[in-house]
Amino acid sequence: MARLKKPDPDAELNMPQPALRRLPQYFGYLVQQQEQGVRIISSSRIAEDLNLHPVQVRKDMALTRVSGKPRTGFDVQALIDELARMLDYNNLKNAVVVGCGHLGSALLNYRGFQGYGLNLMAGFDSNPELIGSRVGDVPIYALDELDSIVHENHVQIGVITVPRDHAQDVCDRLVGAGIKAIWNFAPTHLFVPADIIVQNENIAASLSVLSKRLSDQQLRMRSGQVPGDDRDRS
Amino acid sequence: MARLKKPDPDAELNMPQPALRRLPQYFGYLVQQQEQGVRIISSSRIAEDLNLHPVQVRKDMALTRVSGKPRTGFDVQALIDELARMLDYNNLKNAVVVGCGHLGSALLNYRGFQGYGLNLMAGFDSNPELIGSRVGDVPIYALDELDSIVHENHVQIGVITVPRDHAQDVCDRLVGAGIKAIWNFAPTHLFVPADIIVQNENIAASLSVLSKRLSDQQLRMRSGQVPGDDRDRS
DNA sequence: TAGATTGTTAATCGATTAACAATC
DNA sequence: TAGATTGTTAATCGATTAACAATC
Repeated sequence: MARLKKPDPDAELNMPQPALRRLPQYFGYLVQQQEQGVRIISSSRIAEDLNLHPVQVRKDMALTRVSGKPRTGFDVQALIDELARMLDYNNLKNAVVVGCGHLGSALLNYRGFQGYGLNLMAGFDSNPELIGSRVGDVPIYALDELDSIVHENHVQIGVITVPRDHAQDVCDRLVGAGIKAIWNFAPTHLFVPADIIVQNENIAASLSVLSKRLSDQQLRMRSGQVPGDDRDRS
Repeated sequence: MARLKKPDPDAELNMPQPALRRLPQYFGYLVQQQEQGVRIISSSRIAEDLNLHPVQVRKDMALTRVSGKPRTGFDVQALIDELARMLDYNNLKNAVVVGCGHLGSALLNYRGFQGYGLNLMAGFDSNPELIGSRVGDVPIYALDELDSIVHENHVQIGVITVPRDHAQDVCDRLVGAGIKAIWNFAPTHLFVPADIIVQNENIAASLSVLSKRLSDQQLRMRSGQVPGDDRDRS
């Protein structure tokens, strides 16, 4: 049984945003390592595989309150359990997906979200052919039924996968139905009341970062310099 | 014609990563504003709509070298042009998509990438029914043809949208074919040579941030506090 | 024991915010 | 002119990295 250091719930609530983004990375990586039979792992090994600084890994691991053992490393299972608890993966949150085209279907077909605490329990679409059918085992409804489904199932999260021009409209309906948070995959900026949380998937931003890293590297190569260090800052 | 300040190519190469991630956000927002007829915009207006700090917006705008006019604001068209140039949206980069399931199809069907400098010019899949067909006007090939297509078209970017278990294998083949950068949508960590750029879409990380923001807000609500400020740190 | 690894404090680095001058 | 907005320097804040002690 891995030991935990004295709890500090404050640190957990005030988690630095960059650290918070790394935790799921560690989680996925550790699960993979575990599947391959790894039971103990060192911070330097994690750092190397994930292109991070070893000290940063240890600092992040300190957030989990799991103690590593000098000379051996960290207990993989203990880290996985703690990360899951911190990220609230054990409390399934109900969510609905609005827009069941290719992207919405991809999300509905991906069973992995359950492992990350998300339960996609209904889809919505305006296409009459889809309404009443199922996508990846999830039933598809007409938008008329949004309010009742959201209320009956205490749905907290709405996922928007409709085309850009309908996104704000869908967003307004989700907010009207009482949703608390929106995961937006539409390439547009949404306007919401102050108490509603919006997380933009912003695929273009990610692409731009990739594109810029590529351009910059090529510039450096051409000017005969070494390729920049490859630490992951995504 | 909007004035540009004296060029500083160095600042552009050493762009802070957080700023780089905000630029495409500005770009998308400004394009939308322009479509609605907005020609001049103030930093405070941008800041308000995007949940950023006005000074930060001005600092970011300074990176574009576009000068604003006191009392009026910035020329929307000039900002759009400069952002497009900085983000290299005008040089179309060829890319291939490996894995033409729901997610791959969603990407291939999305025409918007052209506006962000990305040309998805071929898809690859192992499904014989797909091979030889088209998805969103893009031809689908067997993986055997990866090398020749990549070489003939100087493809620099590979997009991975295959299931987790095949991602590393596909990655190796892309690298072998001479690709320089990988945009990875598979929920797994890829191991690549040092000179290859990997950008993980990491949908679980994004979901975790959303989930944590929601949990934290609800904790604060229950303990009778004000909902935290909603500045966008995504 | 010696040596490898963790864990923590201090130093550095970098980004954000504040303050205020410049400008139209 | 007065006032609103930009632009820049300085201060603050926060995250990363370095240094080194603690531990097995």
